[in-house]
Amino acid sequence: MSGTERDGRPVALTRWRKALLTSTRGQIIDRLRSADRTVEELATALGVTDNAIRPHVQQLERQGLVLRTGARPGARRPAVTYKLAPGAELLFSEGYVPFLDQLLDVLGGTLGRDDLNDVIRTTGRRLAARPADRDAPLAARVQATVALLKELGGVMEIEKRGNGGNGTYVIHGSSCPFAAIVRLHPEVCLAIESLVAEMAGARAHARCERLGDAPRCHIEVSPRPSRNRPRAARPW
DNA sequence: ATTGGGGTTCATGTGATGCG
DNA sequence: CGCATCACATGAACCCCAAT
Repeated sequence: MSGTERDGRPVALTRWRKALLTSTRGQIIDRLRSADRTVEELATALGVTDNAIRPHVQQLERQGLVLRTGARPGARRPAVTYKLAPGAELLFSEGYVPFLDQLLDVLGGTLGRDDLNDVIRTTGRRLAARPADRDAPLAARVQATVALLKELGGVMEIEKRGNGGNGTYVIHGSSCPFAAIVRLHPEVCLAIESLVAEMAGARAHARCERLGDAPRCHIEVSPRPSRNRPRAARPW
Protein backbone atom coordinates (compact mmCIF):
# COMPACT_ATOMS: atom_id res chain seq x y z
CA MET A 1 0.00 0.00 0.00
CA SER A 2 1.26 3.46 -0.86
CA GLY A 3 1.67 6.27 1.63
CA THR A 4 -1.33 8.04 0.19
CA GLU A 5 -4.01 5.77 1.48
CA ARG A 6 -5.06 3.58 4.37
CA ASP A 7 -7.66 0.86 4.12
CA GLY A 8 -8.55 2.17 0.70
CA ARG A 9 -9.46 5.54 2.15
CA PRO A 10 -7.38 8.51 1.03
CA VAL A 11 -5.31 10.08 3.77
CA ALA A 12 -6.67 13.47 2.65
CA LEU A 13 -10.15 12.38 3.71
CA THR A 14 -8.90 11.31 7.12
CA ARG A 15 -7.14 14.65 7.47
CA TRP A 16 -10.28 16.46 6.43
CA ARG A 17 -12.26 14.52 9.03
CA LYS A 18 -9.66 15.28 11.69
CA ALA A 19 -9.78 18.99 10.85
CA LEU A 20 -13.56 18.92 11.03
CA LEU A 21 -13.65 17.17 14.39
CA THR A 22 -11.08 19.43 16.03
CA SER A 23 -12.99 22.56 15.03
CA THR A 24 -15.66 23.92 17.36
CA ARG A 25 -18.35 22.65 15.03
CA GLY A 26 -16.80 19.21 15.00
CA GLN A 27 -16.55 19.17 18.77
CA ILE A 28 -20.23 20.05 19.01
CA ILE A 29 -21.04 17.14 16.72
CA ASP A 30 -18.79 14.89 18.78
CA ARG A 31 -20.52 15.84 22.04
CA LEU A 32 -23.94 15.26 20.48
CA ARG A 33 -22.96 11.73 19.49
CA SER A 34 -23.15 10.54 23.06
CA ALA A 35 -26.26 12.37 24.27
CA ASP A 36 -28.76 15.12 23.60
CA ARG A 37 -27.43 18.43 24.93
CA THR A 38 -28.54 22.02 25.34
CA VAL A 39 -26.58 25.02 24.09
CA GLU A 40 -25.59 25.78 27.66
CA GLU A 41 -24.26 22.25 28.21
CA LEU A 42 -22.29 22.40 24.98
CA ALA A 43 -20.81 25.77 25.93
CA THR A 44 -19.70 24.42 29.30
CA ALA A 45 -18.26 21.29 27.74
CA LEU A 46 -16.25 23.26 25.17
CA GLY A 47 -15.27 26.05 27.52
CA VAL A 48 -16.87 28.87 25.50
CA THR A 49 -19.92 31.06 25.89
CA ASP A 50 -23.41 30.05 24.78
CA ASN A 51 -23.33 32.69 22.06
CA ALA A 52 -20.25 31.08 20.60
CA ILE A 53 -22.15 27.79 20.35
CA ARG A 54 -25.39 29.07 18.83
CA PRO A 55 -24.17 30.08 15.34
CA HIS A 56 -22.56 26.67 14.94
CA VAL A 57 -25.64 24.79 16.10
CA GLN A 58 -27.80 26.84 13.75
CA GLN A 59 -25.50 26.15 10.83
CA LEU A 60 -25.40 22.44 11.63
CA GLU A 61 -29.19 22.45 11.88
CA ARG A 62 -29.46 24.11 8.45
CA GLN A 63 -27.09 21.51 7.04
CA GLY A 64 -29.27 18.76 8.47
CA LEU A 65 -26.51 17.40 10.69
CA VAL A 66 -28.23 18.31 13.94
CA LEU A 67 -31.86 18.09 15.03
CA ARG A 68 -33.88 19.65 17.81
CA THR A 69 -35.13 16.88 20.03
CA GLY A 70 -37.29 18.76 22.50
CA ALA A 71 -36.97 20.91 25.56
CA ARG A 72 -35.35 20.17 28.87
CA PRO A 73 -37.19 21.74 31.82
CA GLY A 74 -35.12 24.48 33.40
CA ALA A 75 -35.60 26.84 36.29
CA ARG A 76 -37.66 29.05 33.98
CA ARG A 77 -37.92 28.66 30.26
CA PRO A 78 -37.12 25.10 29.10
CA ALA A 79 -33.88 24.78 27.12
CA VAL A 80 -33.95 23.29 23.63
CA THR A 81 -32.01 20.05 23.36
CA TYR A 82 -30.15 18.99 20.23
CA LYS A 83 -29.07 15.64 18.92
CA LEU A 84 -27.07 14.35 15.98
CA ALA A 85 -29.20 13.70 12.88
CA PRO A 86 -29.37 10.02 11.89
CA GLY A 87 -27.37 10.43 8.67
CA ALA A 88 -24.63 12.46 10.33
CA GLU A 89 -23.20 9.40 12.03
CA LEU A 90 -21.79 8.41 8.63
CA LEU A 91 -19.26 11.26 8.99
CA PHE A 92 -17.55 9.25 11.70
CA SER A 93 -17.68 5.85 10.11
CA GLU A 94 -14.25 4.53 9.23
CA GLY A 95 -15.46 0.95 9.04
CA TYR A 96 -17.58 0.47 5.95
CA VAL A 97 -14.78 0.32 3.37
CA PRO A 98 -12.52 -2.12 5.28
CA PHE A 99 -15.57 -4.23 6.12
CA LEU A 100 -16.70 -4.37 2.50
CA ASP A 101 -13.12 -5.05 1.41
CA GLN A 102 -12.90 -8.07 3.72
CA LEU A 103 -16.42 -9.22 2.87
CA LEU A 104 -15.62 -9.28 -0.86
CA ASP A 105 -12.36 -11.12 -0.16
CA VAL A 106 -14.18 -13.75 1.89
CA LEU A 107 -16.99 -14.10 -0.63
CA GLY A 108 -14.49 -14.38 -3.48
CA GLY A 109 -12.63 -17.14 -1.67
CA THR A 110 -15.81 -19.00 -0.79
CA LEU A 111 -17.89 -18.59 -3.93
CA GLY A 112 -15.28 -18.26 -6.65
CA ARG A 113 -14.92 -15.36 -9.03
CA ASP A 114 -17.90 -16.08 -11.28
CA ASP A 115 -20.40 -16.49 -8.47
CA LEU A 116 -19.00 -13.44 -6.71
CA ASN A 117 -19.51 -11.42 -9.89
CA ASP A 118 -23.10 -12.67 -10.03
CA VAL A 119 -23.61 -11.52 -6.45
CA ILE A 120 -22.19 -8.10 -7.30
CA ARG A 121 -24.42 -7.78 -10.38
CA THR A 122 -27.49 -8.73 -8.34
CA THR A 123 -26.51 -6.18 -5.72
CA GLY A 124 -26.22 -3.51 -8.39
CA ARG A 125 -29.65 -4.38 -9.77
CA ARG A 126 -31.14 -4.15 -6.29
CA LEU A 127 -29.64 -0.71 -5.84
CA ALA A 128 -31.78 0.38 -8.79
CA ALA A 129 -34.62 0.82 -6.34
CA ARG A 130 -37.11 2.21 -8.82
CA PRO A 131 -36.50 1.17 -12.46
CA ALA A 132 -37.46 3.85 -14.95
CA ASP A 133 -40.71 3.68 -16.91
CA ARG A 134 -39.90 1.37 -19.86
CA ASP A 135 -42.20 3.40 -22.11
CA ALA A 136 -40.27 6.57 -21.44
CA PRO A 137 -37.62 7.65 -23.97
CA LEU A 138 -34.12 6.34 -23.34
CA ALA A 139 -32.96 9.91 -22.69
CA ALA A 140 -35.38 10.23 -19.78
CA ARG A 141 -34.38 6.84 -18.38
CA VAL A 142 -30.71 7.78 -18.54
CA GLN A 143 -31.50 11.05 -16.78
CA ALA A 144 -33.28 9.15 -14.00
CA THR A 145 -30.35 6.76 -13.72
CA VAL A 146 -27.85 9.57 -13.41
CA ALA A 147 -30.04 11.20 -10.77
CA LEU A 148 -29.82 7.99 -8.73
CA LEU A 149 -26.04 7.77 -9.18
CA LYS A 150 -25.76 11.35 -7.96
CA GLU A 151 -27.89 10.50 -4.94
CA LEU A 152 -25.36 7.75 -4.19
CA GLY A 153 -22.56 10.34 -4.25
CA GLY A 154 -21.35 10.20 -7.83
CA VAL A 155 -20.51 13.19 -10.02
CA MET A 156 -21.94 12.33 -13.43
CA GLU A 157 -22.49 13.91 -16.83
CA ILE A 158 -24.39 12.59 -19.82
CA GLU A 159 -23.07 12.65 -23.38
CA LYS A 160 -25.35 11.79 -26.28
CA ARG A 161 -23.92 9.91 -29.24
CA GLY A 162 -25.68 9.34 -32.52
CA ASN A 163 -28.92 10.84 -33.73
CA GLY A 164 -32.60 10.04 -33.50
CA GLY A 165 -34.27 7.64 -31.13
CA ASN A 166 -31.65 4.96 -31.58
CA GLY A 167 -28.79 7.05 -30.26
CA THR A 168 -26.63 5.89 -27.40
CA TYR A 169 -25.60 7.73 -24.30
CA VAL A 170 -22.39 7.74 -22.34
CA ILE A 171 -22.50 8.52 -18.64
CA HIS A 172 -19.17 10.04 -17.63
CA GLY A 173 -18.43 9.77 -13.95
CA SER A 174 -15.68 12.09 -12.71
CA SER A 175 -16.25 10.80 -9.19
CA CYS A 176 -17.46 7.25 -8.61
CA PRO A 177 -19.93 6.69 -5.75
CA PHE A 178 -18.01 3.51 -4.88
CA ALA A 179 -14.53 4.99 -5.48
CA ALA A 180 -12.99 3.85 -2.20
CA ILE A 181 -13.91 0.20 -2.73
CA VAL A 182 -13.49 0.13 -6.54
CA ARG A 183 -9.77 0.80 -6.11
CA LEU A 184 -9.54 -2.33 -3.96
CA HIS A 185 -12.09 -4.45 -5.84
CA PRO A 186 -12.42 -3.44 -9.52
CA GLU A 187 -15.18 -6.02 -9.93
CA VAL A 188 -17.48 -3.63 -8.05
CA CYS A 189 -17.81 -1.82 -11.41
CA LEU A 190 -20.17 -4.67 -12.32
CA ALA A 191 -22.59 -3.36 -9.72
CA ILE A 192 -22.62 0.08 -11.36
CA GLU A 193 -23.09 -1.52 -14.76
CA SER A 194 -25.99 -3.67 -13.58
CA LEU A 195 -27.53 -0.77 -11.71
CA VAL A 196 -27.50 1.35 -14.87
CA ALA A 197 -28.84 -1.50 -17.04
CA GLU A 198 -31.66 -2.20 -14.60
CA MET A 199 -32.52 1.40 -13.91
CA ALA A 200 -32.43 2.53 -17.55
CA GLY A 201 -33.91 -0.67 -18.96
CA ALA A 202 -31.10 -0.63 -21.48
CA ARG A 203 -27.82 -2.26 -22.35
CA ALA A 204 -24.95 -0.90 -20.30
CA HIS A 205 -21.23 -1.33 -20.62
CA ALA A 206 -18.94 0.24 -18.05
CA ARG A 207 -15.32 1.16 -18.59
CA CYS A 208 -13.41 2.22 -15.50
CA GLU A 209 -10.23 4.33 -15.42
CA ARG A 210 -8.40 3.58 -12.22
CA LEU A 211 -5.50 5.96 -12.65
CA GLY A 212 -4.60 8.16 -9.71
CA ASP A 213 -6.72 8.63 -6.62
CA ALA A 214 -10.12 9.19 -8.22
CA PRO A 215 -11.50 6.40 -10.41
CA ARG A 216 -13.43 7.69 -13.43
CA CYS A 217 -15.99 5.62 -15.22
CA HIS A 218 -17.65 5.77 -18.61
CA ILE A 219 -20.86 3.82 -18.98
CA GLU A 220 -22.20 3.37 -22.48
CA VAL A 221 -25.98 3.00 -22.49
CA SER A 222 -27.72 1.78 -25.62
CA PRO A 223 -31.23 0.55 -26.41
CA ARG A 224 -31.75 -3.07 -25.44
CA PRO A 225 -32.39 -5.13 -28.60
CA SER A 226 -34.10 -8.00 -26.84
CA ARG A 227 -35.31 -9.01 -23.37
CA ASN A 228 -31.97 -10.72 -22.72
CA ARG A 229 -30.17 -9.36 -19.72
CA PRO A 230 -26.80 -7.77 -20.59
CA ARG A 231 -23.92 -9.70 -19.21
CA ALA A 232 -20.56 -8.70 -20.60
CA ALA A 233 -17.54 -10.89 -19.97
CA ARG A 234 -14.86 -9.35 -17.78
CA PRO A 235 -11.20 -10.24 -17.47
CA TRP A 236 -11.20 -10.01 -13.67
C1' DA B 1 2.29 44.28 5.47
C1' DT B 2 -2.27 43.55 4.05
C1' DT B 3 -6.43 41.13 3.57
C1' DG B 4 -10.10 37.99 4.33
C1' DG B 5 -12.32 34.38 6.83
C1' DG B 6 -13.37 31.88 10.92
C1' DG B 7 -14.27 32.04 15.62
C1' DT B 8 -15.39 34.33 19.75
C1' DT B 9 -17.07 37.74 23.10
C1' DC B 10 -20.01 41.38 24.50
C1' DA B 11 -24.14 44.10 24.51
C1' DT B 12 -28.79 44.33 23.73
C1' DG B 13 -33.41 43.00 22.59
C1' DT B 14 -37.24 39.53 22.38
C1' DG B 15 -40.06 35.93 23.90
C1' DA B 16 -41.36 32.20 27.11
C1' DT B 17 -42.10 30.68 31.67
C1' DG B 18 -42.92 30.59 36.75
C1' DC B 19 -44.27 32.92 40.81
C1' DG B 20 -46.60 36.15 43.90
C1' DC C 1 -51.66 40.39 35.61
C1' DG C 2 -47.14 42.17 36.35
C1' DC C 3 -42.57 41.15 37.40
C1' DA C 4 -38.32 38.51 37.44
C1' DT C 5 -35.67 35.18 35.30
C1' DC C 6 -33.94 32.57 31.77
C1' DA C 7 -33.16 30.92 26.90
C1' DC C 8 -32.45 32.53 22.58
C1' DA C 9 -31.40 35.76 18.56
C1' DT C 10 -28.85 39.42 16.48
C1' DG C 11 -25.27 42.68 15.40
C1' DA C 12 -20.88 44.90 16.23
C1' DA C 13 -16.30 44.45 17.40
C1' DC C 14 -12.18 42.03 18.26
C1' DC C 15 -8.58 38.39 17.77
C1' DC C 16 -6.07 34.94 15.34
C1' DC C 17 -4.23 32.81 11.43
C1' DA C 18 -3.35 31.61 6.76
C1' DA C 19 -2.94 33.28 2.13
C1' DT C 20 -1.20 36.76 -0.94
